[in-house]
This record gives sequence, C-alpha cells and structure tokens, in this order.
Amino acid sequence: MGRGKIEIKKIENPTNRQVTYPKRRAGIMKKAGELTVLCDAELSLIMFSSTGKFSEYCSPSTDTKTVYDRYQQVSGVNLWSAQYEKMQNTLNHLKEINHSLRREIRQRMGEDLEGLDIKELRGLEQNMDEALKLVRNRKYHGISTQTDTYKKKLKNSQETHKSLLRELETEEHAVYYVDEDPAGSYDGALALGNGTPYLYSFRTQPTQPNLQGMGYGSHDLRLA
Amino acid sequence: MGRGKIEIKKIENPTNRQVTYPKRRAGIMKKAGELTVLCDAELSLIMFSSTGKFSEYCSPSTDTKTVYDRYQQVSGVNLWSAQYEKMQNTLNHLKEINHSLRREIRQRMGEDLEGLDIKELRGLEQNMDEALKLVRNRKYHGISTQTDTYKKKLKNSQETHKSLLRELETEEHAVYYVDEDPAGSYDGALALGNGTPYLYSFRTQPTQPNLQGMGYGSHDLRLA
DNA sequence: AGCTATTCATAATC
DNA sequence: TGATTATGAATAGCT
Repeated sequence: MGRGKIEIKKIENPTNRQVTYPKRRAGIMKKAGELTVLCDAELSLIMFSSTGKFSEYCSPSTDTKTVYDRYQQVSGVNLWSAQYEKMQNTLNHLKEINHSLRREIRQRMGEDLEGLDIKELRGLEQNMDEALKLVRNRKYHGISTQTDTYKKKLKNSQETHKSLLRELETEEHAVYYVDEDPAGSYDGALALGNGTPYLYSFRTQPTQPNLQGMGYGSHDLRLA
Repeated sequence: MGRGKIEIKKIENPTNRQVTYPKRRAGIMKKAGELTVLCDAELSLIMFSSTGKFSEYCSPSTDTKTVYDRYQQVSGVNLWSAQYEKMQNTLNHLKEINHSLRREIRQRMGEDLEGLDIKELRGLEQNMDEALKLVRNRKYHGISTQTDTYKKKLKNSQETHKSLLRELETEEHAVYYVDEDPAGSYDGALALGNGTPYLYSFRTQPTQPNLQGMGYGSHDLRLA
C-alpha cells in the first residue's frame, strides 16, 4: 500500500526510516483502537523507536499495569525480579516456621501428640513440668507483691483516716470511736490467688493454639 | 476495507465479533512485526479478547519483561509496587504472628512471664497443668503399648526357641535343659518410662524456644 | 507536512 | 469453521 511495494527489511536510509516510523505507528495505534472497540478487547501496546522515542496505547477500559498483571498471571512469568522471588521464598520460609511453631504450641497444649515417640514425650513432659513450676513461682511472687501493695495501701489509708479523725477531734472538740480491724481484708486479697477458676478459663479440648484474652495467641492463625 | 465500510463500534453480534477478532489480531500483529523490522523498533503488544483469550507479540530483539521494565523507567509508572507492597504486608503480618507464637512458646516454657498479670498467670498455669496431664497420659499409653509389644515379641521368641529345642531333641535324640525366666526383662522396659532423664534433656534456662531433637522447633528462629 | 497511486487488510459472502 | 473477493484503508514515494 503505497506508490510501490516494499520489502519488509530494515529501512537503511535513516531519514526514510524516521519518516516511516510515525506513519506506521499511527496506523498500528489506530488498528489497536479499532480492535479494542470492535471486539471489546483489552490490549496494551508499548513501542520504542530506534531513536528511543517511546509511545504506548492502552485500551480505555483498563490501564497498562492491569493488562500487564493479567499477562503475568496467564503467561506464568510470575517470578520477575530476583527480589520478587526472594520475597516469595522468605514468605514460604516464614509460613513453614509458623507451622512448626503452631505445632509446638499444640503439643504443649496436649494436642497433636501422635507424632512423638516415647523419648520425645518424656522430654516434653519434663520440660513442661519444669516450666509449670516456673509459672507457679511467678504467680505466687505476683500474688505476694500484690498483697504487699494492698497492705501498704490499706495501712496508708488507715493512717490518713486516723489523722483525719484526730483533726476532727481537736477542731470540733468532739470524740468518735472507730472500730479498726485491718486483718480481714488481706485474706480476701489472698483468696483470689490460690487456684480456683476465676475469669480466665482455658480450653483443653483439641483446638487452635490461641489463648483467649491472654494478650498473646490472639492473632489470626489462618493466614499462614 | 472489506466488502463494505463498517462503523467503528462494538460488533454486537457475538459470532461476528469472534470472527473479526482473530482477523484483526493477525493484522495488527503483522503490522507490529513490520514496524519492528522496517524501523528497527522495539515493541510489545499484549491482547485479551472479550472471551479472555490471550495473545502477545514482542519484537525479536527483546522480551516482554524488558520492554515493560523500560516502559516503567520512561513513564515513571511503577508496575510492581502494588504487588510488592502486598507481599511486604503479608510478610510483616507473618512476622508478627511468628513473634506472638514464639512469645507464647517462651511463656509456656516459663520464660518471659513479666508481661503477664496474675489472672493471666493463673490461666496459663491451669492450661499447662491440664496439658501436662494429657502428655503424661499419652506417654503412659505409649509405654504400655511398647511394653506389650516387647512382651509379645519375647513370648514369640521363647516359643520359637522352645520349638527349636524340641526339634533338636527329637531329631538328634538328645536332651537339653533350658533356664527360662521371662519376667526380668519386662521390668527393664518399664524402667525406661518413669521419669529420670534419658537421652533427651530440655533446657529450662531462658533461651530461644527451640527444643532440640524433638522434630519441631528446630527451624531458624532468627529469620522472622 | 500533504497528496495520491498503489498495495494491503478485511467484511461480506460462499 | 476456512477460503475467496470486492472494497475501503494504509501508506511509500513524491512534492
């Protein structure tokens, strides 16, 4: 289509080539637009001239990025940059670790024990036994600290009370008698510490290793 | 160009549209190839038909990825950022989960208890106590099963031995007396089961929550 | 950059 | 479907 037929090979005359490029580029872009409209297609066209000039066409319904994403999916050329691959590996590695960690937790909750032999079970038992002692110690430590704090607070409050009463006595010249028995309340505080279920109950049936309301273990374990 | 002029708008007749698409697609690809050769250009063309069929053309000197990388540089549009960001988010989420899981394991090992209040400590204690019972049960179950197996094996071996002796007696007409006392060995097998450290020792000092030799917890926890 | 002779792409038809 | 062909579109070479 032109004044004469031309062979399809690189146009050696640079001027001629430079002239032909925009003409044909316009042509292909028009064709691209027509294809888009006529056939309801989605397409992306990127062009660089020999001089490096860049042009693009993209069907109006999308954008280049979307088309390219789709291309990636379809063509399976998903592992683009080395970085992407690296991230994918890291991700898989993390998932594996996650899986192991969760298994360990489940085993520490008494579930999923089928895979362990007797030696391992014995090791786990020993370890949990020792850990349990540590937790108990910590709990008792916490309780006594708390109790001490209560005692101090109560003592302070009593003294404040007393001094207020004294002031009242001297200022109003009246006399009040107050019943003081601090001992009873302490026992109440201690009673909270020894054992029976109180507010927190843990599931021991086979379950996900989330502990409710403990601050840990409340994340979404389904992700990984 | 054709038997009649057509208006450039979506071809409503689906059959017609489906027929037109490959024709025009071939045309545009031919044009692309010609432009590539004639003008020494570099181009990439990605197409999806309305039915989702995917085709591409790319100038022989490069590949689609390279063209789009170049496009990215020139146009400033970052084609990967969304994907990249998504992965980064997933990664961070996984890391957080990992962190939580590890914290939970440490706490179940009696470490890192400072952050827990008394209620939480009590909950943990209770949970570990119940779990420990489950592990013990499993261990005993395993031991008795193992012991049974040993007993059976031993019994079989004894019977084999006896029958061999009998055969020997009859065939060689000689008489042997064999000391039989199966009971002693069973106790040995049971002795392995009750408590004292044997091959597996668990660290209870503050440490990473890996358990050695348990099959779980042996992954690299430094990563996440 | 515009023009036009010519080749090419393709819509309609088979 | 696939091939044919009449026709409009694209464009090479010229100005």
